[in-house]
Amino acid sequence: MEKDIHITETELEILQVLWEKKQATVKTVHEILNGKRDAVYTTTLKQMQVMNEKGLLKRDDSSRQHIYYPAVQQNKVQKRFMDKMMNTFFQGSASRLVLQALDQYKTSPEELEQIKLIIDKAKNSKK
Amino acid sequence: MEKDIHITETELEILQVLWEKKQATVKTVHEILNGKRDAVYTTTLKQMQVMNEKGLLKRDDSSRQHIYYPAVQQNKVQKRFMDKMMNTFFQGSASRLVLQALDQYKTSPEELEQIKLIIDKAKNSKK
DNA sequence: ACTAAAGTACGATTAAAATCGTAATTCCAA
DNA sequence: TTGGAATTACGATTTTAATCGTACTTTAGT
Repeated sequence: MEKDIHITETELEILQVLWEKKQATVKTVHEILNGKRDAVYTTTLKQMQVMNEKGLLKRDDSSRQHIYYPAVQQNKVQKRFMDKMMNTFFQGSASRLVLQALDQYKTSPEELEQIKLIIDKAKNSKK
Repeated sequence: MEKDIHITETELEILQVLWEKKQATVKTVHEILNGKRDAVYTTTLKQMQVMNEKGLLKRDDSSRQHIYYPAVQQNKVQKRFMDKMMNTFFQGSASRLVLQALDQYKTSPEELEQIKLIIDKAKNSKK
């Protein structure tokens, strides 16, 4: 399954689109990406083909417009990135990460409350 | 930080060492890195030279063994990576990030308490 | 059937990153 | 003072990623 396929920056952007939309044609992905970046259609196409070969995407090519799906779980990839982040910047300390996150992103009082609930839940499950 | 220098994976690893040690020779960095990866000495050397030119590192070459320093702040780089993470995986929601972090990393009750304190502090400063 | 359009396939090229070998330099110890 | 060990300099090569042009394929409309 997903051993240790290296995921590049642009691959991650494409995955991001597919995770959100569950599935999409090259055209759709390209249009969304083109809002931010600026690339030629066949570049996106090629990239998705490569990702398909690499095992990052699946596709249904039974009809004219191929339909692409993510073949890796967002969760798993997320974990990998989190791990790197944790090691590189936070010495594996969750509280440091949280401190940084709260500092860096404005968070509504409601959200802060919600986070406290999450923490309490974590504490209980620890017993 | 100076514009938008792209930082590659291995560059990040080298920075990581220098952030921690404040300064180091190529030899030192190489030895530490070689614990994990596996590369030839001159590769590390070259990499650090390139990083110096790119403005990621500074160095004191007044004596034989050049001494390298980080030229970018860990904080700033951290922020950039956090932003990407946030956008890619958490839709900019701090609580989702926290949820994930607590789920993914075992966190002691003491640390959880500490996080709650951080939150309260954030709440107050918001008023 | 024929053609235009909307796709996909795929190779070639460029760009960026990483690796490595070898030459040049500096310093120290004999 | 000389030779060798420890370094840095640097160019060449290899590897990986990204880009793009062009050819081929399929389909729908006429």
